[in-house]
Amino acid sequence: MSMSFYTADSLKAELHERGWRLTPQREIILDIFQNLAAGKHLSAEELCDLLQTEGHDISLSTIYRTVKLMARMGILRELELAEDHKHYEINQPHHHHHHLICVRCNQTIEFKNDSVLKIGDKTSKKEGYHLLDCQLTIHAVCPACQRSILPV
Amino acid sequence: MSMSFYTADSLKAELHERGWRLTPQREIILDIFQNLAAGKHLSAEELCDLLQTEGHDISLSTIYRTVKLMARMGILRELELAEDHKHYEINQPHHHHHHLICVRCNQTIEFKNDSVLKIGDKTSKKEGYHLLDCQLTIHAVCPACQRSILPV
DNA sequence: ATTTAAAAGAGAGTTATTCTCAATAAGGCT
DNA sequence: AGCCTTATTGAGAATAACTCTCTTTTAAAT
Ligand SMILES: [Mn+2]
Ligand SMILES: [Mn+2]
Ligand SMILES: [Zn+2]
Ligand SMILES: [Zn+2]
Repeated sequence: MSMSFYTADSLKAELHERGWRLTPQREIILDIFQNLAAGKHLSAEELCDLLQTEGHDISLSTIYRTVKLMARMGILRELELAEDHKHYEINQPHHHHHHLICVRCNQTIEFKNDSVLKIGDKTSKKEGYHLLDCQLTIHAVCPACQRSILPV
Repeated sequence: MSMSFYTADSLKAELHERGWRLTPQREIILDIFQNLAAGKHLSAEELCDLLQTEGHDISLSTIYRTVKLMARMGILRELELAEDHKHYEINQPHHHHHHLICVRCNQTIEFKNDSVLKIGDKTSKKEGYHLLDCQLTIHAVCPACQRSILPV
């Protein structure tokens, strides 16, 4: 979890470090995530739609490639909030938080807890791993779903 | 995270509570997970193979249905250890642990931490959620993969 | 300006997982 | 012990998220 806020220049620097390039597409996608309201999470499809409403036609292929790249760089967090597709959000230490998810309706609540990141730091350091992200995921059944008697 | 160890009878009881049935397939699959070596995680395909070597022909459909059912009941934990398929392990409070995963080679290290479950309990209780599972997942790059210069 | 290779776009391909539906069997009841 | 209801299984088809392939474009080093 290296940087906290990326400018076009700092993203460019990190990409160049690895022999990669800064493209308009990457810059635009990063910008979307940095300006996303707190608590919002985007799937690849949702990101594609949002880009289109803002007048940016970026192909789904590029979107999938970019979010994966940024997750592997530690810039985005990859979240398993739903059954069949991933969600992404920006990864910024000072907004570091966790997710409480209802396994039936997927309603998600974010919460903060300072000790979790400490545990992640300590554990990865101890094993010699380079930390990218550290997330506590709570799977549970929300009050509304507890009341309903639907299957599982 | 209700029970710690299931017998055929206690599984039957929990199923019947919801109008469901105890089948030989469910009993056998639960048995596999309860006797799995610590640190082992099974995908649906791996579980299918393992069942076959033990002389049990259970269809893939049933396997997928059963692990999902048991995860939603809180009996199994659903883990995202690899990119393209899920893994499962038994969910027992006294063996409660977490995972440090290399995002490049998927090597996984298990570790324990008592405070994490407390955070999960407190948070879900506060929101009125019924806790099923609570897992801290650390995404990182292992020492070996840090040395290699391969793409992402 | 030229060159080189990384990246984008379009669409085909892959595959884990789910769905459908006919056949089976769990468990309640008598 | 047999009957009945309906949850569950098994087989294979269907789905859809995601990846791959290949051509074209373009970032950026020289
Ligand atoms: Mn979030
Ligand atoms: Mn484990
Ligand atoms: Zn719910
Ligand atoms: Zn590795």
